[in-house]
Amino acid sequence: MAVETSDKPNLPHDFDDDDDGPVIYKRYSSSKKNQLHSEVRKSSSHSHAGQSYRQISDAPSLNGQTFSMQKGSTVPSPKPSPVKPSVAISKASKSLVNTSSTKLPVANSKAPSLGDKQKMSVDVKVEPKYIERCAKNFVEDSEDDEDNKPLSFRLKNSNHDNKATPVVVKKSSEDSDDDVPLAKKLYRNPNLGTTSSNRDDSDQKKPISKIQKERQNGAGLSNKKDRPSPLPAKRPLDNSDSLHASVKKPKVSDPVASIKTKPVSVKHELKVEDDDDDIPISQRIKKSAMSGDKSSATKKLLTKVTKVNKSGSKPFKKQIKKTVKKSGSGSEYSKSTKLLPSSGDGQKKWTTLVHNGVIFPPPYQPHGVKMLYKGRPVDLTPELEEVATMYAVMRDTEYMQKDRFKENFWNDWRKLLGRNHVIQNLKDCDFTPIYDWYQSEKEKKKQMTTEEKKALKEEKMKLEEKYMWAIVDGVKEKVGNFRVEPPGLFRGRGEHPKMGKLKRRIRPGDITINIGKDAPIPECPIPGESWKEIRNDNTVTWLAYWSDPINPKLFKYVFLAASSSLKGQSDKEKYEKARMLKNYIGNIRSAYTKDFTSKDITKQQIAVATYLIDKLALRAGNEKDDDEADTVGCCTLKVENVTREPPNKLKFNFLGKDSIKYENTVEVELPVYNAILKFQKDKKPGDDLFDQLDTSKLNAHLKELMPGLTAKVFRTFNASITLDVMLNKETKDGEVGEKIVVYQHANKQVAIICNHQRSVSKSHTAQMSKLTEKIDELQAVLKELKTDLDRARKGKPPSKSSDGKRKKNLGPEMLEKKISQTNAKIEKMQRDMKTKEDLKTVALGTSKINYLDPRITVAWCKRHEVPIEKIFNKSLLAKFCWAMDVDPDFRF
DNA sequence: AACAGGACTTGGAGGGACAACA
DNA sequence: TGTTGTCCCTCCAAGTCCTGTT
Repeated sequence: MAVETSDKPNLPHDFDDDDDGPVIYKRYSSSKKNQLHSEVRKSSSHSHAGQSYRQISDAPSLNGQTFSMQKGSTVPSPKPSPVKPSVAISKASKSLVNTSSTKLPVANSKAPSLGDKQKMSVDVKVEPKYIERCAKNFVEDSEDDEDNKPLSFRLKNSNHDNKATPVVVKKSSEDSDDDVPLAKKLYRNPNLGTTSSNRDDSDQKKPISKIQKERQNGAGLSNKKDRPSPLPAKRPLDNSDSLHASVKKPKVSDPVASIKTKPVSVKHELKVEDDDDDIPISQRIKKSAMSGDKSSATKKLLTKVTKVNKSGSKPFKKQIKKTVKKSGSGSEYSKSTKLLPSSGDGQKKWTTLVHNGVIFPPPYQPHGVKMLYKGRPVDLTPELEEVATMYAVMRDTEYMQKDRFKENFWNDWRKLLGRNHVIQNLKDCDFTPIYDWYQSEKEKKKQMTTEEKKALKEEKMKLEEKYMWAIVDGVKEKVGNFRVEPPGLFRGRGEHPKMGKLKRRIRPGDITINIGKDAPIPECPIPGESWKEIRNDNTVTWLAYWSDPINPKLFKYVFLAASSSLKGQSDKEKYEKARMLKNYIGNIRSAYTKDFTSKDITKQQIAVATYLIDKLALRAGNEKDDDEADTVGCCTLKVENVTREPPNKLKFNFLGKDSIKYENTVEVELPVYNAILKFQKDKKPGDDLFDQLDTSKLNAHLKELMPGLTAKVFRTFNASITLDVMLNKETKDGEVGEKIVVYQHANKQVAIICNHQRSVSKSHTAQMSKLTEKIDELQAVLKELKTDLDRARKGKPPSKSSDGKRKKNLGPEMLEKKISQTNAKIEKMQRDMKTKEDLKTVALGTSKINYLDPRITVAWCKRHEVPIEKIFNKSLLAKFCWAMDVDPDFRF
């Protein structure tokens, strides 16, 4: 489907020519159908059509604010420009995809430049020359070793204490299981980075076409699949026979070379970065086909990095020696061949930008319900009542158990009350009347009829419609968060020192608007007030921002929605960077392994930190201020967070992002163990484990190993490669349902690696006991059936049922059948229970949204005829529209 | 080099809508 | 038809990392 054309690309206010349906879906909707197994889809997707867009409304809405979301429409845009296509599609892929690729709905993932909006929506044709170019750029790779698997994943094969015990976190949880960290569910092996590269040159010298053909026949995949993955003791540091050994390896600092060729060695220690032994065969083949992909994202990446290096990153050794002290912490329809600006670098992100600003929560509506002070009703001004109500409605939350919360609230509220107010302390305040009022409002809302709810929803929608969309370079895009945050009490996570503080109301005077020069300035929705500032900065993607009232150093931004091409583009770049790491990981691992014993303490710390980030998918760990919750990441680990368990185990125990507990005991290589011992020596429990290190030093080092590499790339890499490997290893022929189970299993492993946790649902225990009860009932039935079977075999009538009634006289065969049915039922329920228990603390969504390259999923769906809707919901489909036309052979 | 500021991604909780079940 | 459980979406907090200034 091509982008629709428009007569009015830049509508100041009313770009809601509603009838077309939501923009994002429109982009690829028509083709989506063909694209992914339309036959299967029929059965698959449950009523998207009938599914109304949800509306969320705040119960009695303290501030009167309600939310809604709805469909909108595409801004018809001018003619689509022909996309310079760029696909090297194998025959196999063509047969699978191309049925639809004449009308590719989304960006061709192999387009030479990323993410042009047009590309996301325009017909794509394959340009043969481009294929050639791709083939040239990327020499076929050889070999697959295990380097490209996440460390943690590799460990699987080993004899680990693989207690798949669920975890728990924050919330005090009832059962002991809960105390087992997510991370523990994965077995980890100390043999990290010790995979040998058993080169398999078989593919190296074959022409791409041949390889592709073989792949069609499953050669590439099965080859890999069938081969066991040994975990030999050491991974060679060098593979001088690499295919690329003869290829000139430009330095990163050579921009031209960097761009023109595959990214290669940056440092001599990494001699053959571009050796491919860490890439599975299939992957390597893919590489050539995927070069379009890479050529765009990677180029940008390289350009970016080159700049960095040029501008002065000295060799890391020099850099770190000195530092000992820890630091504190286009035109509408630009012709589509043009390379889109990438994120960062102060580059242009858009050419024209039109939007309507933001919507404010409605002013506070006083309810007049009086709270009590020392048992007596108190008159409050609307302003004071508003704040009192914020507090009253939090009665049922855990915050009410926290003194810090109450104290902070009181301090802020007292300022508003003034010295001479009758209310002199919080202890004597009784907010019950307000709480009760709130509950009854909530109840009223619940009791509303469907019609009433619908009407309310529509009303809200009307109000919000115009804020929901922006026009970016002539394309209508959804705005992510156009609602200004309402006032409230700050709900920091963990032991946040500022919890309970009053988050004041944001006014137009707080808000800076960013908009295209020629676009009309959004009308300020509050009469008599005006915006703080209007900017026309096209190097950023935000539409508006204001200072966070809780921490004025921070900003709150209004961005485009995840489905926008701007976001899609950077998403794609992120995954391309992670894929690039695959080519470097072998050498990176060799390099840090070497440094485990370095005499240079900084070097040694960097090596161990990188190892932990790689192996355990830890976050980088920036320094934090005192007015933030006390959480840590890798660089900020304290001595007390790591306990040594001889001979070579480390026990990690700390609070990570969002104060989520990370608890994991893991075997490490002996040199790492010894290094940790050294880092802990003569330090107090609260001292920094890595005292020579911070994230900027670590990232500076990583950048020397691979262009653009930072700590977080390891998380993306490890997550995506895990999914890719597991899917390809475990998917068997069979029912769609079974394949989905495989996917979920892989997804779960990723969630465990990333320590994505959720609190156990309130009803979990009840649900479990219900299931247990049912199983018990079935067991009783089974027992009875067995008795009856015995009797029937002896020619006796069945026993009487528990209520004394006489049962039907069934023959042994019938009874046997019943027994096996009951057994099956019991087994299924037990399985369900296990899954439920297993996943009660694991959140699968986060990794799907942020860490798993959607192309892995889409390609897998295509290969295995699984409807993509079974894996991605509507939002994810929209967010990942750029990945939808991926080649079925795509491997991460 | 250190620091501050700025921009963007990642993350879990909460609660509504809807499907499944009794 | 009412209840329960799951899924989905929004909200906004909390990270990461880059850039500019001193």
